[in-house]
Amino acid sequence: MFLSQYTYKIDSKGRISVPADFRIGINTKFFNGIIAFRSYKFKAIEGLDFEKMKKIADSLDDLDFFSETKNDITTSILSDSYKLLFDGEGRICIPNELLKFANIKNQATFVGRGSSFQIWNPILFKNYLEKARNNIKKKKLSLVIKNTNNDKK
Amino acid sequence: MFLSQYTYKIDSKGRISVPADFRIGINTKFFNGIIAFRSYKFKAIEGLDFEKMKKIADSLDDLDFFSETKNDITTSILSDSYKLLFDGEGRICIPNELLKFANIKNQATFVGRGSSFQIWNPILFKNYLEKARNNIKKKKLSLVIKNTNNDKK
DNA sequence: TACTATACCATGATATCCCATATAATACCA
DNA sequence: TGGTATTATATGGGATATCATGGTATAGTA
Repeated sequence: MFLSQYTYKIDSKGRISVPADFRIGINTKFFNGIIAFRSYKFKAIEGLDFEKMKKIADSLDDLDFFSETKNDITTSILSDSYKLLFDGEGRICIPNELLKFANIKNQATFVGRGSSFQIWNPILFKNYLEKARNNIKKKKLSLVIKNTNNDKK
Repeated sequence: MFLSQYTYKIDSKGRISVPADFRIGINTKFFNGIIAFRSYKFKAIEGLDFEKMKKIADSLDDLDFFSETKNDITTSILSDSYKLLFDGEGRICIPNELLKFANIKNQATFVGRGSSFQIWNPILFKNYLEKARNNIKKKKLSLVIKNTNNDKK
C-alpha cells in the first residue's frame, strides 16, 4: 500500500530514488521497476506496479472490442506508458516527455494513493493538496470514509 | 478496542511509546505498527490499524482513472497518512508534519475511541474533553449514552 | 571517437535495532 | 491483610543498518 509523500532530488543524470517504502510494495519478480504514464486529471505522472498495469490491461480487454472508448483508452494508456527500471540503488530515470508534462525539474514528490502513486512537481502538489483538503471539509466527506469502512465489515 | 487516555513523553529522538494496551489490539501480522493521519475535525492525529486503513484504501480504489469524485479524498487521506513502525519496545516516531499540525511538542496523549484512537496535545485534549462533557450536560445526552451502551451489552 | 546508458562503489545523515534502568503494576506468600 | 518478589512497561542511550545521493567505471552505440 502506497502512502505518504516523499520529495526527492533529480540528479545531474536524471535519476531519482523511488521511496524505499514504495519499493517494498512493488513485486519485482517479473519486472524490476515501475510503469509510468501521464495523469488524465492532473499535471502529474501516474505510477504503477507492473501487476496493477496488467490488471488495467485485462480490464480493457473486457470492454467491447469495437467501442470507441476502448480504442481511446487503450491507445492513450498502453501506448503512452513507460517501463522504468530500477538501478542498483532503487532509482529510476523519468523520460523528458513526462517531466515536461508534469513540469518537473530538480525535485519531484512521490504521492501515495493506496494501490498506485503519482509523481508531482512539489509546489504544484502542495497547492493541490491544500485545495483537496478544503474540498473535503466543505463537502463533509469524512462521513463517506466512515460509511465505506462499515460497508466492508 | 481502544479505551482510556495515556499521556507519554516524546524523547530526544522523537520516539513515543504506544500504550501497551493499544498494542494488544493491533494486528501485527503483516505490518508491525500503526497508520497515522491528520484529523479532519480536530487539531489531532488519527491512529488506525493497518488493516482498517487498507479497507479504506480499497474502498477508494478502482481501476477507473477517470473518476472525478474520489480524487480529492484519495489524495488528502492517503498522501497524508504515514506508516509508523514499532521499534522493539513498542515505540513509534511521529513525523514532524503531524506533530506541527496537532501542536504536539514534548508530550502527547493517546485517546481511545473504540475502533480507532487519536493522539493529542495533552492540554488541548483536556480542554476539548471539558467542553465535550459540558455539551453533554447541556443537551442532557447522558441518557442517550446509557441506553446505547446497554444495547451493546 | 564521442556520447549515452547502465552497473558499481562511496558517504553522510537518518532511522532502526539492541541493551540498560527505573518505576509501576501484578503476583505470590506468609 | 501486609509485605516482598516478580513481571511488565515507559524511557534513555550507544551501536548498527538503511537509504538518498553523488561519483566513477564499464559497456554499448552511432
